Amino acid sequence: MSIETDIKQKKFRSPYQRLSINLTYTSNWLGYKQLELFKEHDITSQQYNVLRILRGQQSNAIKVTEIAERMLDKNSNTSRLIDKLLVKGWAERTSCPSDRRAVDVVITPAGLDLLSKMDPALEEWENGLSSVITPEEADLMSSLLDKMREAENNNL
Amino acid sequence: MSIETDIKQKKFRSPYQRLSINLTYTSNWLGYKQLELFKEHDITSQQYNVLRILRGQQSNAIKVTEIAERMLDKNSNTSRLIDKLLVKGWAERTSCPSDRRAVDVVITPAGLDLLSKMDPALEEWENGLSSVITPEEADLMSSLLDKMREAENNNL
DNA sequence: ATACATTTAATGTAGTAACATGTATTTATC
DNA sequence: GATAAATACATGTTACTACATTAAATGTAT
Repeated sequence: MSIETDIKQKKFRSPYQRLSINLTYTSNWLGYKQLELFKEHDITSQQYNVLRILRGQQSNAIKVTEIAERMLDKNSNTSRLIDKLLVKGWAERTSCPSDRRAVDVVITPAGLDLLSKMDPALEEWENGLSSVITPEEADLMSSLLDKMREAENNNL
Repeated sequence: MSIETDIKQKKFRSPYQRLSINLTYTSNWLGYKQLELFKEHDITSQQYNVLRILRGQQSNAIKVTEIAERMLDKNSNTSRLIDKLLVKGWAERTSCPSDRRAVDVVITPAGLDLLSKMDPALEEWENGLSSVITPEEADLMSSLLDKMREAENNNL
């Protein structure tokens, strides 16, 4: 269904406004889809995001600031997200020896286990996109999204 | 900058996972960009979304449920969003004569005025995308986003 | 060495969102 | 026409986010 039908707006002032609105709408739509899976595992989308980043680090520790940057998030929120992961036993936090202001965060085996339990459902959903989008189109979209973030007048 | 560089993740399990993550990331990125403009006008992104829908209705009233559907939002939150618009004088709420459970919402002249003040900046930002994306590419992206929302296994 | 600025993370506060529930009204079934 | 189910909206609760501030550690200039 086209974005025009979904939000019942017939006209847009430009292809760029339509894209901008469609991007936000589709991202929200995806968020709601994922929410259902996340709820089953008693984790939020943001908490999952942190865990995924931690897994990408393998056993290497990562600092709160670094996590926040990759998430486009504020340090303060990331701190509290990690609190939740700690309580649930999915992550560990140790003071960084070389810089005692910093905090080293690593994923625990329990955290890795959780992610591996969630992987199949997410992978299946992602691959379900192949019924409507070719791998080439997916790559094309990714590169166009990358381009969007490079527009000249980045500032509103 | 590619999504790989931005989130410092080198490998994805498929073009579809990369697209999925890139979509969320870019939408968040866009949200932060827009946040700055919204703050200047003492309005939130969600409140703006409602106002934009109301303007699209011209002088025709619209029900809370209908607004919530177009926003992919919950009724309860939309109720409170409209509360905020009321307080600021940007919208009006009247009991619907034909169905007294329902509430008719319309935008006020002040609301229209606010939107018209915000339009130029948003339009300028949107058109700034033309430095990196052609109108044809923007339309292509929109239609691919539409397709994404139609994938077979919609449910996780 | 000392003063001052910067960096890193955490916390207090207010606003916002998700979810469940409550209330009033309408629609459907008997 | 009475009762049950569905609909439209509002509200209470809990958790999350943005922002400002704080606290501690580090960097830098004199």
